[in-house]
Amino acid sequence: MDKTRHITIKDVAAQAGVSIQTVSRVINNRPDVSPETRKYIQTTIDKLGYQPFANARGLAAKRTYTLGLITGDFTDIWFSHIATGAEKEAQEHGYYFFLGNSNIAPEDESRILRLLTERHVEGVLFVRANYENENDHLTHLREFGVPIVTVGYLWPDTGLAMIDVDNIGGGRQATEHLIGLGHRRIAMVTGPTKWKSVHDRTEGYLQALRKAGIPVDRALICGGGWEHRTGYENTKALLEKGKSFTAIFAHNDRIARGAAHALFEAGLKVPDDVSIIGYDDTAEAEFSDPPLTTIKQPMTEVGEAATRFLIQMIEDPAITPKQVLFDTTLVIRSSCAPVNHNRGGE
Amino acid sequence: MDKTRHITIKDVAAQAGVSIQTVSRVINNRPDVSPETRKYIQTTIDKLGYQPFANARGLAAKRTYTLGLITGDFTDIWFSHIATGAEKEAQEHGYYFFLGNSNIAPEDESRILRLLTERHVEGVLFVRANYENENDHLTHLREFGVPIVTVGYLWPDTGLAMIDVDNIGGGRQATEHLIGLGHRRIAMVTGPTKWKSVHDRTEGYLQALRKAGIPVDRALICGGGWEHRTGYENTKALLEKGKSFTAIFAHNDRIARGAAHALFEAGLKVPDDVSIIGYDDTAEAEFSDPPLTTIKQPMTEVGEAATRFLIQMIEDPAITPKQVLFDTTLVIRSSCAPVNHNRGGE
DNA sequence: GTGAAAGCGCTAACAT
DNA sequence: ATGTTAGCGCTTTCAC
Repeated sequence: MDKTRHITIKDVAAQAGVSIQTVSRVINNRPDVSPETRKYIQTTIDKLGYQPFANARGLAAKRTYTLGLITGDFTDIWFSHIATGAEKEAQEHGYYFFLGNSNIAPEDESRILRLLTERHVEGVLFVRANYENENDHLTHLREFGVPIVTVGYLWPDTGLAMIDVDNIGGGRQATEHLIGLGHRRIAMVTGPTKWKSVHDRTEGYLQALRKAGIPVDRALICGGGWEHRTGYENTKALLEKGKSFTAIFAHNDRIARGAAHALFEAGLKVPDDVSIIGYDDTAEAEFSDPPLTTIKQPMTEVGEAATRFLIQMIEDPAITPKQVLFDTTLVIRSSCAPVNHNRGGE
Repeated sequence: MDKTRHITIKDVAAQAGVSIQTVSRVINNRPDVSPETRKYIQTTIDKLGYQPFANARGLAAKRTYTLGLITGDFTDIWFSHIATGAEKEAQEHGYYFFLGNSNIAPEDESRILRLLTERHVEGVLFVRANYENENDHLTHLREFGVPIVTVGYLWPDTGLAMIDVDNIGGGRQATEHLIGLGHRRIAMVTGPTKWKSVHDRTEGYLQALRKAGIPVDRALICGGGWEHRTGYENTKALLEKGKSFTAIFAHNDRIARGAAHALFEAGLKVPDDVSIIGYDDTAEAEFSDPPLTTIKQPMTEVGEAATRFLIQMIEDPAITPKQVLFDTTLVIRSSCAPVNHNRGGE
């Protein structure tokens, strides 16, 4: 508990034969120190290996240089990439992230509030998909006047800053790729309906269809989960109902694999009989059988940008919350092929 | 920057008409306060919504109640499960984790040191697989006298506390399952050789073979990565060299899937011709084709236990660092079947 | 350009 | 059982 005694500003001052204040000026890069004094103090600092103690600085300056990274599920690969970018960016600006798990449950909101009240985090990065019933969660946080940047979560009227990937664009990109290959009967297996990303990818799909003059067949839209099972079961159901389709847009790579599985069981070949495009470009996509064409999202960059903006909001309270959308990239592998008109239907 | 003014202990004291010290006694649950005073102060605290500011408490008490969660790769699913357990446990004991990414590069050690020097974290949870050359990293940290608990990383003579999963046991369990099914020619596709988990799973494999009196054929041991590609390429090579084997023990589920892919290309069936057992029980395993038999590791529990022990070390410096190994579980699905003696060989 | 004094919010060590 | 006095390590006045 009571570890190695740390070197304090006092030690440095005593050693350098100056006042504590002068040392403080040096570590804060204030202009009013003579070059010689500054240099000498700096040398002393280096020699002693002194590092100012953030807590004490914060107490005096009423700053903590501390951020909260809140999410509902650490194990979500999407989150972990964002966290990677966020942590990197924070470090570069002298901030650290406290980790908080909201468990997607309002009951756990207390944990986040404790971060704000006990630790005085100066900003919160809220990384989570949009559940309708979670609105209170955030508006409650906002009452504290602490800057919040959300990723993947936007509730229209909150005026929160949001950095995310352009899911509408991604959905459109996936669908247009299929359309470009000649497909017109394109099924879509979606994620859970309450997610913003799901809503948006669906919107992109509809936009692409409309733009190409292809009528929307609601019977080809199914889904409701993020797991293999979602792709597997929904595709199987589509097949059993005798729906005709030549391509599937899956809302993530796992769903795509599940769909491929169902197709395989039904004796259908990917991409010969049915093309499949996934979403996320997870590690599995490349070595799927066949390698999966998918949509890649720049999540690390999103994490960096979100953190950068959060810090900007902290350092300039007058800044207007903004919404930024990053573009997705189409990663072409071999699960999509030109439409095969020999395959029958309905 | 200068947010809502927080309520301080002074406000509570003034409001309750007592001294600051008495309020302090109440929030620290000290015995020497009369029941009535305590109750009245508590009411005042609740009314005002007062929460002590951790930084100030820490400055006075020379504590920070802050931990460092250090890893080399946030996106590793293994890490994220540990982090989930760790965060939960820390919260329950009034600690918070600062996030730090070591990037598995000694150059980034500075980030961790900054956590220690600037923020005075009281303990470090070091979650990472064992790379030989990373020893300095940790021994350097130990010089600071800060308790360290490692997960998945043990260097024999450092005397560090380590909580992990029993990889030797897991390797043995996987291999014994195969042996129990009558397999004697069991190939193994390993992860990167420098990882402790790889070394241990291999050891478990060898132990099981020896115990069953099966001679070890070094030519059946290959690998060196964690990706699908590792399973795919090594299995393909095994096949091309004409090695005979009726089962494969893959060091993780991705490798297992890669191996299955190679087998499929060669016209071999899983499990009819070759049985495959994976490791990790990732989400992919259940919906693999066929569903993958695998070894499950209780990672969340490991994260909890590691954090619990870290806090114990902080609160009782006299405690002896210990090593704890958690047991794995065999998850039987359908990628393993009794050996098929009809399949030829070498 | 530099230093002395005061204080951030809290706890420790004494008082009483 | 309660209050007073220091002081944690630093920054912010305001002197000089």
